[in-house]
Amino acid sequence: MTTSEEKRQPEITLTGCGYHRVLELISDKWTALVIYALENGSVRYGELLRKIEGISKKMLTHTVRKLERDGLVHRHITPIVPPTVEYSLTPLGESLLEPMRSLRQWIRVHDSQVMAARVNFDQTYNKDNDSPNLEDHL
Amino acid sequence: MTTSEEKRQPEITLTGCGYHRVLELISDKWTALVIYALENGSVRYGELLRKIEGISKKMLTHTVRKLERDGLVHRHITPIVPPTVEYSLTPLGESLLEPMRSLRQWIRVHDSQVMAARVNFDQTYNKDNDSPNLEDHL
DNA sequence: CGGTATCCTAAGCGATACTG
DNA sequence: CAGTATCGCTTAGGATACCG
Repeated sequence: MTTSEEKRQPEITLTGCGYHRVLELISDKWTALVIYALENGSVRYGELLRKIEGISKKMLTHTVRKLERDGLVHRHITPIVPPTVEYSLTPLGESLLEPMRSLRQWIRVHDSQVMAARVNFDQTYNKDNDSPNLEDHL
Repeated sequence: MTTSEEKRQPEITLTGCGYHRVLELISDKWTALVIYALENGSVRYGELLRKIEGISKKMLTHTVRKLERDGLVHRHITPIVPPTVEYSLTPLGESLLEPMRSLRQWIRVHDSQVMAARVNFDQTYNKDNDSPNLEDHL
């Protein structure tokens, strides 16, 4: 019955698409920033909190926990009082730096083109005003 | 006053981190899937809808519009009735494929390590039960 | 110091119905 | 065929306070 004119079922699924699966690891609001902060070696919790602008304790903890669960980040506790907690990339996490850097390189090269495309798009399909603030969500 | 013991301001910002800025382009739920669907050439709206499992018209439209606004996807309308709309990657969009493919390659190689890390994490910090369903959000 | 707990809002997303 | 419009849910995320 499915011989000649087979109904084609969807070929692309969330769980089957490699693009989507990596992005799940690194695409919430703060994950990329934390990885960036750990690129040059281990950093303490409080330091991360100060280095990453705008992050709250809640979100920092949430983000490093998720990274730890996925095996990308290691958490090292020195059990003194008060406690010292160092975070660092695991070898697995470091192996992800290379593909991530090529992404970053892409935006460095093409950022202006993206910006230009946005301005052009917003002008073409004019957002029903003539003196809008073009900066999106800054 | 900020000579010797300068208070160090945050070094890492959402708008300053290249990692974060690229991810903004490609990291919502369906964007990666749409790019994947367009990797081999232009595809019609209805085809995308059928090829990508679970996507709704609303989200497909939303996703391709965002991609178009960012200059990654081109929208070509053939004004007949009923209309035909083809979507394809722009040169800018195609240039993004290379770094994205290296990300995808990474997950292909390291997926099992991530999965193993998760199982290990969940067992170590046991989620207060002994027969949990380990599959997260499938 | 390095976190949790709680509450609350805003955004993302899905379902359904309607349209040129 | 290729979309909008509307509604409502569910989650991500922010603010604040408390804890070992």
